[in-house]
Amino acid sequence: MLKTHNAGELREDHIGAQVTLAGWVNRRRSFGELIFIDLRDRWGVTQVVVDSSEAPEAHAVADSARAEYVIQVTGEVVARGEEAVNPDMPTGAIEVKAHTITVLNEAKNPPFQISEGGTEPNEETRLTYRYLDLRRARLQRNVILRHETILYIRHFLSERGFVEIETPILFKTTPEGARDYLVPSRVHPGRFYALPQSPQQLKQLLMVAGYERYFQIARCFRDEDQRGDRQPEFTQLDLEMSFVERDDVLDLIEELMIGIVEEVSDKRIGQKPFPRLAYREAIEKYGTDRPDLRFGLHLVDLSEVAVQGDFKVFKNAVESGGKVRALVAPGCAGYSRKQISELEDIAREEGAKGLATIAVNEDGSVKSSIAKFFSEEVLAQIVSTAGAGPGDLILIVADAPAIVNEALSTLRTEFGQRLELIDPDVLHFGWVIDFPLVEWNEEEERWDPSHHMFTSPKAEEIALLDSDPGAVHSNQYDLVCNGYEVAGGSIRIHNREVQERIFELIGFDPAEARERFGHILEAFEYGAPPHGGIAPGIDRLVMLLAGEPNIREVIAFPKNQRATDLMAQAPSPVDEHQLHELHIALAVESEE
RNA sequence: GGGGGCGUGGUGUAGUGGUUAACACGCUGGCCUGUCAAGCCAGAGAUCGCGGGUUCGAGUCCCGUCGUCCCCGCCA
Repeated sequence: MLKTHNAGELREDHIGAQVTLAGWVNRRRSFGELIFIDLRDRWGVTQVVVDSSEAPEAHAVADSARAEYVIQVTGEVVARGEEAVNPDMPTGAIEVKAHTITVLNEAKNPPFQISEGGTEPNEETRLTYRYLDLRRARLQRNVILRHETILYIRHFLSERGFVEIETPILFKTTPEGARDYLVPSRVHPGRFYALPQSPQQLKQLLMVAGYERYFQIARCFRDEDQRGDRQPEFTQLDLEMSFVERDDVLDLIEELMIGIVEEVSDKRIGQKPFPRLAYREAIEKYGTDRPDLRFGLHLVDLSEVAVQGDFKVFKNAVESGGKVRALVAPGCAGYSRKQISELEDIAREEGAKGLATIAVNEDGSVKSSIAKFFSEEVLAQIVSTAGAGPGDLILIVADAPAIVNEALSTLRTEFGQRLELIDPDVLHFGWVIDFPLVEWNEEEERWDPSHHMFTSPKAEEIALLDSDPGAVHSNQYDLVCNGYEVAGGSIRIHNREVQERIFELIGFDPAEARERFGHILEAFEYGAPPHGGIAPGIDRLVMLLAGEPNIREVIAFPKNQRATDLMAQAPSPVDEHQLHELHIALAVESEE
């Protein structure tokens, strides 16, 4: 080893020891004949001091050293003078008096400062020089937090009898879901592998194979457009168990999540045990199936009372199957016209045609552009149904339920932030359960699974599959946290007949189902145990644990919004020769 | 596929159609033996993303284009 100690471990106990450290020049402070170097490695920073009168050669090297030079320092650990102690540094009680300094490698001046205190470069620069960004404290912390999270998961599950099993990256295209990443086969001209969107089928087959408890830190690939919480490749804790019921999975994951948060992060759990919300309840209270549970501001339904006036917008909405729903913003009655118009813009962006407001004055009277359509009595009833009090502002949206919920859910989040109701140190988990099995797809005029096609319907509702599929609930469960979906899972179908019935319901003809999923249908005939599982998204989870705004901050080498790697410049053109071997002719002109 | 924000020395920003594009950090050199975001002095460093247009005059206005970020669609 080129070092005897790391730069984070030296303390007063080491005083008098001869040590060799190696790392990067974090900062250099020169007084001419006396030079301080903050030597940084992965474990911390230690101050090195060089005195020209005591170590002239080392001093000359220190004089020429620059930020990010890789150096090796040998010297004695000494106590700092009383005034020189730095209480902000873990190693601040000591310093290393250097007698030898060696430059192991020089460094160009980096495009942005690695040590803390510099200006924050924009993301394009950070991604282009990702290896330098990864050297900075923020990403070092996040990458290590990610490691600790995954390590915790492996220990936790292994102790409980889970087996980690790898599944193929080169697999088969699936007809539903996201766009696949395809890999051409050289051996089979014209055929393609697909990268897995998740190991869903394989983990179910592992249950058929009798492993009973499987997990994998699995890379998944989906060729869809990016978001702050979506990358083309991402990592899931993929997990499956046999002979379980819903609550077995929920209890296990709840214990795991609490353990991770409490052992690995500096965040606090919002509520234990995690609250459970029926899907319907989540939509009613929050307007979304992934609510931020850190604050209240529940939505309220005003449909019944709102039609008792002459306001056509409300009446028409309800008559055509829509809803009139509201959000009460406490203490916001004084909002100006301009502020209200901003809120209206937010509602419009979510598809609402407008936003009605009722401000409740301190004396209990109301101020509202729609007051003229209602009698005083009805108006008072609206206020009381909404649960608004003096000083509050009621925001009302009337439209189709989906639009109303989306608009109010967005406004709810907006007010959570505006009114500072959100504690950034809290992770408020919750379960959403009792999802509908299928949703009607207007465009394609068919039923789509709301989770995926292997999710089992509630046993007591199977009879409804033929008569009223939309009324059937599934054994699906989602784990939400702070407005993000961090895990989704279900108790699966383990019976061929039921699986074929679902395929039929979502519009696969039997021949197609056999072509695509023959292996799994057949497997169900060879003693498939009842089973279920879940897949927490590691990137999102670590993002929340780290308090970061997007998952790129917890992925070592992420891709940008356009799915390119700015550092390596991937994707890139390939040789004609490579294409030829793969039996591929390009339909676009090559860029080069 | 669509909407929006941003693009100015290495980095981050300011810059109201009008002189030599300003500031901070960083960088280079000098001074300095107790700093730790060291300090002081001096200096270098920008074809204002690119192309076109309007104008006597464009970093600034207009059009296009490229890059990047956010959002909608999409993501079983």
